[in-house]
Amino acid sequence: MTAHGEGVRDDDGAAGVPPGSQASPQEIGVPAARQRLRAIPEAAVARLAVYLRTLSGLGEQGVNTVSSEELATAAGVNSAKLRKDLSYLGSYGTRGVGYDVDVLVGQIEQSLGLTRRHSVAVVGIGNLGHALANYGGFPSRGFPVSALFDKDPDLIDIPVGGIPVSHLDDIVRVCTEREVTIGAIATPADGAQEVCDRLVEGGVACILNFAPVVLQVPEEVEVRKVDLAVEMQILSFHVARRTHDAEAVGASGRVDPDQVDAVPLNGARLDGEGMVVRP
Amino acid sequence: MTAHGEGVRDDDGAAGVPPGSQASPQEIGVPAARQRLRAIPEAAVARLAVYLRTLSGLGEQGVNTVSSEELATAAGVNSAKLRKDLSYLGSYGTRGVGYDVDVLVGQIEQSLGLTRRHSVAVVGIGNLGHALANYGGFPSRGFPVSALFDKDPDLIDIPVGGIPVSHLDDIVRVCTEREVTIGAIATPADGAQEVCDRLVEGGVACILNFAPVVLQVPEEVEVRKVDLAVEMQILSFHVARRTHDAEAVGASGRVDPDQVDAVPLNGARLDGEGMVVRP
DNA sequence: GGCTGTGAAGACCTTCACAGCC
DNA sequence: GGCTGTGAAGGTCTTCACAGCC
Repeated sequence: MTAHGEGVRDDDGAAGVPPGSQASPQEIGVPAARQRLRAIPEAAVARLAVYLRTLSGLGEQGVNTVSSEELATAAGVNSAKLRKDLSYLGSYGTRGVGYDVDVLVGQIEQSLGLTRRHSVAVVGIGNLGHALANYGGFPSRGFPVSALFDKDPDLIDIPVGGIPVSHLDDIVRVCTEREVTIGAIATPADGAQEVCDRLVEGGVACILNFAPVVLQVPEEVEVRKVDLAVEMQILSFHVARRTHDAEAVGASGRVDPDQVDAVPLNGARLDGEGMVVRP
Repeated sequence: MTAHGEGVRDDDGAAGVPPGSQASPQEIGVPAARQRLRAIPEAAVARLAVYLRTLSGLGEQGVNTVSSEELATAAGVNSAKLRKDLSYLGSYGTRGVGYDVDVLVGQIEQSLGLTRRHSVAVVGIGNLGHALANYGGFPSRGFPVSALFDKDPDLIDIPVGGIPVSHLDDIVRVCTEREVTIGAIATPADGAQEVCDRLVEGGVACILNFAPVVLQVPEEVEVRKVDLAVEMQILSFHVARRTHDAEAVGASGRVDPDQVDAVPLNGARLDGEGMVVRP
């Protein structure tokens, strides 16, 4: 989302913190923890997850203390941004010294809500669904995949990554039973909205959508979209920009500037197929 | 993504357009096309790709003309933003009428550099690599996957999606020969940097990185990162925020505000394994 | 001396609201 | 009347730069 963007969100302004709450640091009766939680900017949240991984790596290497400069370099951001991000959590550094790795890991985990387990359901057991079901990073850190769904009868009851696949018709029941909080949609585009509706009906509040569609959801449901075609096209844009730059440098003013206006490659359309392709 | 989405980018300020170039609309000798290309904000580029898909869908349904309101709804943004985004391309709408679907498709394709083919290499042929190699959305729209790599001897020369897998050692040669412009890294974290270095050596200018590492690249290389663990953690944050809100509404001030401070779930670390897991 | 935490400044993005055109 | 294109206003995020603490 990378930044990168990142990603394509649509907060619709609701994310804005009321001016008052930031001006008066701590009203009586309203705990600082909650204030803090709401105050962390979206962009910072994404980076905190990256810092967390970097810190975990450092911790395993036996590093106890890290400066903002070191951590920033390792995480690929600049140090001012890192310090600002960490300041949203509170003041857990020591001036002249740096941050204690374990303390910081604990604080970030708490802020991201990682002190709670989040059962994950994966819908669409194609290649991508397999990749998600087997992804080692999830279960090892509080994201156990606890339900799988597909509509293909041949897949039902076959275990993938240790969990048997259920039918799409059972989404509501199974998600409710297993208290699924996060749903990953890895189906083709045409089934995605219906799958999404069932997940929501089954009590799933957060959805990670790999299908190339814009999902319609009630406003209390959070959707994040991972769209590979979009990522490729963004990269394509940068190739084009670079090419222009190179031309400009190589022979400034000489090269036909409008060569880009050449006829389109072909009339094929991209939208269609979604991610799930079974060999 | 999403204002969230954003994805995690790291332009490091270099993307900032020098104040002068925007003030003076069109210097002599510098064609408008290039000015436009550089001027499109990153955030708008990501959305243009979404509009493109939406428009393609409309085109297939036989729709010839669309208003900003209609297209915005279908793409999940508000109409002012959409019009602003489209205005970066030039003025291709008709007041009182709307936009011609085909014209708009053509203009967006041109701006995103989709009038040129981009050969794609996929490195790491695990579940995710398979998903990428078979992804229908790529070849159908100017992103032919033309090279696959893995280090597992058992996979070498086996065709996946019609293309035989090559060894990591051949990345430089094969990418050069096949003029690969985009590389997708779907390896575990520990091999990713080396793979990246070889891709760059093989002339690849844009990299889509699925491995949970921050890649070091020369500044002329563009990297976009897709990090599933980070996406999950961002969703986790929103679950936590929602839970807090619900408590605040349900029994304002009564519920123990620091229940979040409970001990961390376990000491497991997330970083490690990367995406590629073979059953 | 070294490093954190943070106001203030600046860049960037979104939204508003309306002039201009069909 | 309807809709686009766009200055201007308003937010949000990033960067700067330095006070404050060890």
